[in-house]
Amino acid sequence: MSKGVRGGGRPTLADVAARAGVSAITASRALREPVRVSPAAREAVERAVRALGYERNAAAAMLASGRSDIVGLVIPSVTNNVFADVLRGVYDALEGTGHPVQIGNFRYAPLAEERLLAAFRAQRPAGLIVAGTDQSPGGRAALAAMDCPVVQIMDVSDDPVDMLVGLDHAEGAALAARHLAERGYRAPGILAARMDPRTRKRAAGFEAAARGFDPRRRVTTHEPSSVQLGGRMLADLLARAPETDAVFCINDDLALGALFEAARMGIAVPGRLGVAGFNDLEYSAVAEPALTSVATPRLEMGRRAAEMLLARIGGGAVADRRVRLRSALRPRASTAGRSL
Amino acid sequence: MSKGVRGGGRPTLADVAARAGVSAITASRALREPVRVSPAAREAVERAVRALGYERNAAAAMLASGRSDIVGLVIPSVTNNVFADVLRGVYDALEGTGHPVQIGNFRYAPLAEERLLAAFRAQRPAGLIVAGTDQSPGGRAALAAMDCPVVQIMDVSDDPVDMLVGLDHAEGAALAARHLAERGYRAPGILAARMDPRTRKRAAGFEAAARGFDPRRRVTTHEPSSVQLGGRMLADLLARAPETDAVFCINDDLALGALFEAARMGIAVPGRLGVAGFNDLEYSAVAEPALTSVATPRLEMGRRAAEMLLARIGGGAVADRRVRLRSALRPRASTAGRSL
DNA sequence: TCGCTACATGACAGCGCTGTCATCCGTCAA
DNA sequence: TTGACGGATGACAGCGCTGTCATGTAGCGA
Repeated sequence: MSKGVRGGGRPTLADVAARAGVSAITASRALREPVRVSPAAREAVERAVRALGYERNAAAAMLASGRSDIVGLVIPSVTNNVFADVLRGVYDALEGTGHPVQIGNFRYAPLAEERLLAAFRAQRPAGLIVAGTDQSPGGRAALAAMDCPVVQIMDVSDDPVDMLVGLDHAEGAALAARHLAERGYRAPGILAARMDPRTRKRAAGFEAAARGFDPRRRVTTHEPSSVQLGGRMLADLLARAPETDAVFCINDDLALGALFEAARMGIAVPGRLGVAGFNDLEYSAVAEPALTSVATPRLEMGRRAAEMLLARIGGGAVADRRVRLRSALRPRASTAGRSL
Repeated sequence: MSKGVRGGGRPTLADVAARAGVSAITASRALREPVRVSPAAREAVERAVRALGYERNAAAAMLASGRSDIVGLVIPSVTNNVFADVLRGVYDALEGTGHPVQIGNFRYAPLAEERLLAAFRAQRPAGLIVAGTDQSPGGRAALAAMDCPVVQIMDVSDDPVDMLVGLDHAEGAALAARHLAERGYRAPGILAARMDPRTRKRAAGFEAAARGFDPRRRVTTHEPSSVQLGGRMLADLLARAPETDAVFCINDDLALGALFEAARMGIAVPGRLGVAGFNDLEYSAVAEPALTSVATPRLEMGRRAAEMLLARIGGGAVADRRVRLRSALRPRASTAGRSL
């Protein structure tokens, strides 16, 4: 068998142990559970590790213990700003804990999600964070059978598989709906793209809470959201329902596109048209006019989820297995009110 | 030892082999190198795999063979749009190949990068994609000692560690500089944030190629780029050098911020101020005014890098180990020319 | 002084797979 | 008919680590 190594092979734990004058087990313990080893042994092992440049063989550890350190993250998109922030939160919490993060990207395809979960299962991850609470039955079964703590994120649910750090999208969208009404907009419309479950909930939440909503002022598509798409959809909406005096976009990219399109068409925002978005991305506060949006705690969601995993991996109990984070309206110039 | 498994343990390759009526080795070969096994045996193994729901134990395979299937991706940021696109390209190419992607995020910290590389080394990855050609000496040594194909991306270099798919940032920025001059802008300035090596090259490339550049019109910061920052920096620039009639921003986020700020200040773009960005993000083409930018083939860079890895992992040779991708100017309304 | 507990340490085996080498069988040329 | 050959298959051992259980040692009260 090849050693798979240039230059004589990497040092093994046995080498470390020999050099430290202890047994392999003690060396192993010194690295994993230092408190269970005498200070002298611990120090000798640490010295040997440094001297030899020892690196633990994750595969061997995984095989022997039946678990890996990997934290899996299953998300529908890696290019979406929203998940980028979640991801950062996860990395923040996992930094320095020795848990590598492995990202599975299923591109909004339920089958791909099931395949991914199977792949993760084979890795015996230490924990799993999955976006959404709307897994297919197969996906849900795979999650339930997973031999590790699991946190579902992004959405709320009545029966999470294990733990949950979510957000009520309908409630957040309702905030925007009420805000538009308060500011005197009487004929609100909605732009919704990429109809995933969370998008749908936002749309439904908005429509239910909006005063004077008319389904004629609803423009939807399954295309993924983009700034460009926001512009096209606004043009559509205004062509179909010229009386529209405000528009809620199910995310800020669409809203930014709507803002640009309004400028192109010479439509005054907020005087003739109010525009509100969702997520409160970085640019929203500094757009011109500044974009009203519903802020979502994405970073915190990722961080909390990772922290809950860590607690459970460490053997602890998690007091609150279902965390519902709150979204908050950020009223800005783009919905300052009609000027007619 | 615990089996680490609920409900009776996962089936092993031995179980599959027994059910298929062959030896474990034959089963292993049937799954990894089907051509070297008789059709009958192959089919029997495949049937047994399906019947038992067998999943290969990656850890055991890794331990026995000394390699894993993991493709590592080492990038400085997971929230940056630019890397998001690269990432998507990588996933595109790796889809269905059975190579999981593991992302290491070093937050622009050289020490963290070295730690990451050490961690990857311990995983015996099948291949590695790393952003940048400017690793610290330690990082570079770690890469050279890596027992797998390595592709450096994002930047060009005279001596890549192994393979390279890069982009000449100075050249791209020079495109913008010449374009501004052609459009009649005579007093160009520059906004540069997050001074990483690629940012620096863009800035230097722009300044070298710009006609009439004056260092007084250079605003830099180490803060990470953001739309908000772009606005602040433009305000700075104009306060310090009111004669500035065009500004090159080292990325589109800064440029978008500059666009918003100009609108806020009542400065006409492009008549009084030309604005150009870099990367040509999705929103740039549909901003109002549409933003001139230098398009960079981020998706392709990720895809090509992953494809080169796959070729080498498959034992093939890679004809062109150094790929230099081209950037292209996208002239748009934001630099249509002065109106004075 | 003895025996008990608590802690530190070690021997052993085995996790599930794959590399090496040996064996087997059928086919073909001599 | 024989021997050589190549493709298919299998036995074996071991990758490096950790769980289990056994052993050794110090410290303490009785």
